[in-house]
Amino acid sequence: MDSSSPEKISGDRRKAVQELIQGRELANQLRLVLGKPFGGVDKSVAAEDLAKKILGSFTETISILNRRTADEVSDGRMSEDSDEITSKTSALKDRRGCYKRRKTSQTWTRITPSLVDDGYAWRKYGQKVILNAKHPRNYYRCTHKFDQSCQATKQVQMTEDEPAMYRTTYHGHHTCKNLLKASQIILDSNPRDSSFLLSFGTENTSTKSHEPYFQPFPCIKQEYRDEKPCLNHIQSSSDDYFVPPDLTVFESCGPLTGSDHDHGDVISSGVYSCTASTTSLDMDMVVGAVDFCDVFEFEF
DNA sequence: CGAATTTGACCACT
DNA sequence: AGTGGTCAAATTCG
Repeated sequence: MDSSSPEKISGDRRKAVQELIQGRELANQLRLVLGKPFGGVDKSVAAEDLAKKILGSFTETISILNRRTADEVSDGRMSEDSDEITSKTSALKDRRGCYKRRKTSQTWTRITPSLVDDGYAWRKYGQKVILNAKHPRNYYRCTHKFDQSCQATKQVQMTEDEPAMYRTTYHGHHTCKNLLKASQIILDSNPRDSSFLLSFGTENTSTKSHEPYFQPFPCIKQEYRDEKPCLNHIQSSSDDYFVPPDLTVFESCGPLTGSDHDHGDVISSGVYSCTASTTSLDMDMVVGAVDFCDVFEFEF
């Protein structure tokens, strides 16, 4: 297969240019932010966020250019005019080169009895019948994938359990700024049973990330967001999280699955259950995930 | 009419 | 070669 076809090179070049333009705009924003005489925490948070995005743009550009170079080397040639006019007719259905290599990004999975809202805007981009599974798997990406280079994705699939549960697997984390603060848990078919499972881990345990990792509560589409209680607002040292007020019992319900148990009392990965209740209990819960981000302390 | 979803095709990965 | 993830044209929705 000719992986460095004109169509691919042209597409890669366009992507690389887009990434660089975006990086330049972000750098300008960063300059403006840093130019402000005051700003305190907001200023440093905004600056860090912009820096992260700029780095992301550069990383993506390098990745695109590296890919192209590797292709050219493997083909034993170095194309001069890579942006030649492409064959419009064949390009219509020819998507060679338009797919990104799958990343071995960190993932975490949540199983819920109903579709719930994690406060982010998702766009469905695919659905797939999975072998030996009764229900198809749905693929979502962040709505701000293109305007804010947010790489977060998730997959949602109904399990074959009885009653049916929804398994949501998150890939990557949000870098966009459009967290809908009215985040809520919504119950669709089974409003009395709102227990859920949350587990998290990495696909590649040999590498560690220090990126924000823990996203307590999930998502559904806007049309589901009506009949919900307001959520408690919990502040961690790095970000804001929303927790449903009804959640009163957290307990470990499975063996820890992470590989970092030997780091003192750090719990880097585990399985917890959370049961909804209408009564309020005095209870503390501490989840440590220091290897990935901050320590979260939920107090009810 | 723009945004979101559906769906078949393409491609990466094993 | 089989399977699952992503793309993008077509279609639907608001």
